[in-house]
Amino acid sequence: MEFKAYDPKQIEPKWQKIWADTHAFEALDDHTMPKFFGLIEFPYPSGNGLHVGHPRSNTAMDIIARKRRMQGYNVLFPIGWDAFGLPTENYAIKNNVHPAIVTKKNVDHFREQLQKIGFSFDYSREVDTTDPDYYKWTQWIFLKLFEHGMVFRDKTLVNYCPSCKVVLSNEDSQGGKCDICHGDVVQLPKDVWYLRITKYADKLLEGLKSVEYPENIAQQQVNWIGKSTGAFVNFAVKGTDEKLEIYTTRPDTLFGVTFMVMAPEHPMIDKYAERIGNMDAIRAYREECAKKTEFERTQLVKEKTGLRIEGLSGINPLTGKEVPIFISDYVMMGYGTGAIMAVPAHDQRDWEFAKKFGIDIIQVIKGGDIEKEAYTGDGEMINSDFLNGYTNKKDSIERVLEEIEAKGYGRAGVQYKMKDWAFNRQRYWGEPIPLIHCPHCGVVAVPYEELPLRLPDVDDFQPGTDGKSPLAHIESYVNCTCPKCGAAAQRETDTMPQWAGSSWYFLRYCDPHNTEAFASKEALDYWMPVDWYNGGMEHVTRHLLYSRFWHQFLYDIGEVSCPEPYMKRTAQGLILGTDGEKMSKSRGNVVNPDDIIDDIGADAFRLYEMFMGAFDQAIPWSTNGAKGCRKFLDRVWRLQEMLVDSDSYSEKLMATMHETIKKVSLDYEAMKFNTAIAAMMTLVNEMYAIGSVTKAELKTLIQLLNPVAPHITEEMWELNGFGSGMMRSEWPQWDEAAMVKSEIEIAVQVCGKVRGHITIPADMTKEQAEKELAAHEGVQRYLAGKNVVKTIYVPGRLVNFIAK
RNA sequence: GCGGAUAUGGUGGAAUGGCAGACACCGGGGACUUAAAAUCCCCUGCCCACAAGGCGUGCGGGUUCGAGUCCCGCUAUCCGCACCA
Repeated sequence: MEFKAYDPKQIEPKWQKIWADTHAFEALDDHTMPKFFGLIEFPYPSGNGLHVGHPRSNTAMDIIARKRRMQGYNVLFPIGWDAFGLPTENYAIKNNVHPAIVTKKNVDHFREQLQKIGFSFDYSREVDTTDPDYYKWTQWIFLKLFEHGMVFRDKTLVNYCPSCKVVLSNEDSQGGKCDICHGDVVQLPKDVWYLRITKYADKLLEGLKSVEYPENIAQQQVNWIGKSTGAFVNFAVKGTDEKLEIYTTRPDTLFGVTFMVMAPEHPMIDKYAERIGNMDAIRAYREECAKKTEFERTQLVKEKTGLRIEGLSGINPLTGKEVPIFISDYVMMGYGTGAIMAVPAHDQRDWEFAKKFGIDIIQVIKGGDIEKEAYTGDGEMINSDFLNGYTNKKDSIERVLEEIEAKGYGRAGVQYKMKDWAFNRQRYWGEPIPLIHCPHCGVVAVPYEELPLRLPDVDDFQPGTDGKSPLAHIESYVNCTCPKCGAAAQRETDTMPQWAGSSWYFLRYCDPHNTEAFASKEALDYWMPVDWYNGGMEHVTRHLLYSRFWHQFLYDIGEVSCPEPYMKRTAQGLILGTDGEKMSKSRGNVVNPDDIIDDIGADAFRLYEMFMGAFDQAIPWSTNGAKGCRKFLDRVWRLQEMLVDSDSYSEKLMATMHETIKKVSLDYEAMKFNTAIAAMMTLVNEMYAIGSVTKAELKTLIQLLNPVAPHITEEMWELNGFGSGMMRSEWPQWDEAAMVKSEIEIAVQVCGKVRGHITIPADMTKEQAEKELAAHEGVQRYLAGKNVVKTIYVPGRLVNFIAK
């Protein structure tokens, strides 16, 4: 039989069409089957299209999904579009096209690119966050949050990006840089809608114990939530009825307090402005602080600044001693109570401040040299009244809390670094926030039956210079009647942040066309939770926390029946440019998958994406490496020229076949795709060495390879008449017994150094090995004139003679 | 500063405490060819003319019959957080 050369350009479109025409990858309605819900982060359809980094995650999950189908699972492997967002809106403004049109164009381009790679997505369940039928339910969930007191409005300093003209969450403005345009962020006072994610801080921490996340991902979430345990303590303010509340994690050092510090924004300063002697200087200092960028405040200025607040001093509740109060920007208004008790002997920041301002330093824990730096270690308590003599931090904290609580000076408490989620943006291209401001009733929810609250059509998407959303300028949108009292009212004109639509999309996949609910209870009960979610490390602290928060909330109000949305989370490493740098348009190192596929085919592209290195590590792209993978597929194809008509594995390959099945099966599960592929390459090399391959061997090989290279294997399956429906053919089984070899080669070591190799019966015992191998002439040479004092025999691996 | 990761040939990378460098890329040689491409075969960590041997997994110690792997102490790079009281 003559075989044509391997031609992916012919094979790949052929199978992609067959899969689409036969709806091959649509999830089945049969809810009695075991299910598998595999999820990848739905893409933001940017105008740039895909680069070779994007498909890495998809390919990995596609391999798992395809393997699961062959293992008899009902697989849900969906795709959708996270399509709201600034880049689209900015493009729309610049080119004067409606963002919906831009979005549609980009989505079509993305879909086409993905289809060319041959992912087994269920395209019948596509979701699009900008579709009113979708964002109807985003708004619905928001209203549920509102109804349950999880939404509140506050006037605070917010992170504002002057370039994007938009308020950013803390998460979106890390390091004082805008996450979208990377410009400097400034702090502005503004009315902001918040979601009370902090109420779920403990649940978010607790939930991590019931899911399978890798250590580094779980740890990042733990750090982000930033729970600390400590105490709130009230210091009386001398000459007033006021208590100044502070938060500390070290109440055991209360006897070492020599001063207190308030954040520049602390409200008590204004309240007592009249009794503060140096209010002018304080005002000047506050202005100075406000002018500093976040960058200066956190990165550069480690030198402590501040000044004494004259006329205000605190009273240490335990000692009754008076301590001065300072203002300084090393204390943040946004954490704890915005004021601290300073213990310079045992906190380095307080120590630096005390040195600079000549404040007393009282040591209360023995150890270190507090002349040189603060001592933060453990030790015996001194100068601390009833705490003296305690040597264990835990015990002394317990003891002092007892005292504080008994006397009403304060209480034990916890703090989180995580802040509530700033939830509004002054932009057009987002979900309208379904709230109405009524002069009589206050903030009123848009009635559920009026959802979706559609984005009005406008011509001008430009945000106003007044910091308001473009929607604020559309009177027909803004003006409405209050659903409660019927009075003339105004709509909220801000929209939701991009994270909203992605916080629940996996739920919609379960039942994407439902018009009565975001998904039916039955569909949710069957499909949820997501069994395996793969995505990028960059979404670990934001998207992953936000979506867990929404899901936990929906669980608490009885809308979903599992407390955690994702059972297992994994993350891929970045694919870097050939220069080892992150791929970006500006660096000019972007590799386009279309070009690669055109050159070597989608299967070789997929194969290389998975073969290039450890899945969770960042790796530079190498087009030569990719070509090597094409070479491997050519070799697999040409195996057809050495085919022997036999329904069993040949004796020579028996053990290798079973070993390969085992290795590939287990490595896929562990996302060790590179070694799985290496094992298949080894197998193919052996087939070439033997010079022939049986039908059974070929069948197994292409089944193992199918999840990675689906087109070529489907074609070979058909050519060789292996039957219909390769994608649901039974995944190969391995047999441990078949791997056992009668003879094996082991290493012979003398004093731990390898001195040769010997082939022995595989079942040789230690006693036999000691006797027979020591007598072997190759071994004798190294043992000459020495006594063997000990023999270590590791069956199947080595024998080690310890000789003197 | 805190948290996490990484460090192995010219390159990407393999290796339940048990033969370091699997599998590839690059490079070299050979076969086939009028020639080239493709393909097939061989070589390819370093030192050494060869053999024998020695040296080799960022650095310094340790545990062990045996360490890339475990322990202690460093260094470098990357990622995340960061004056979090």
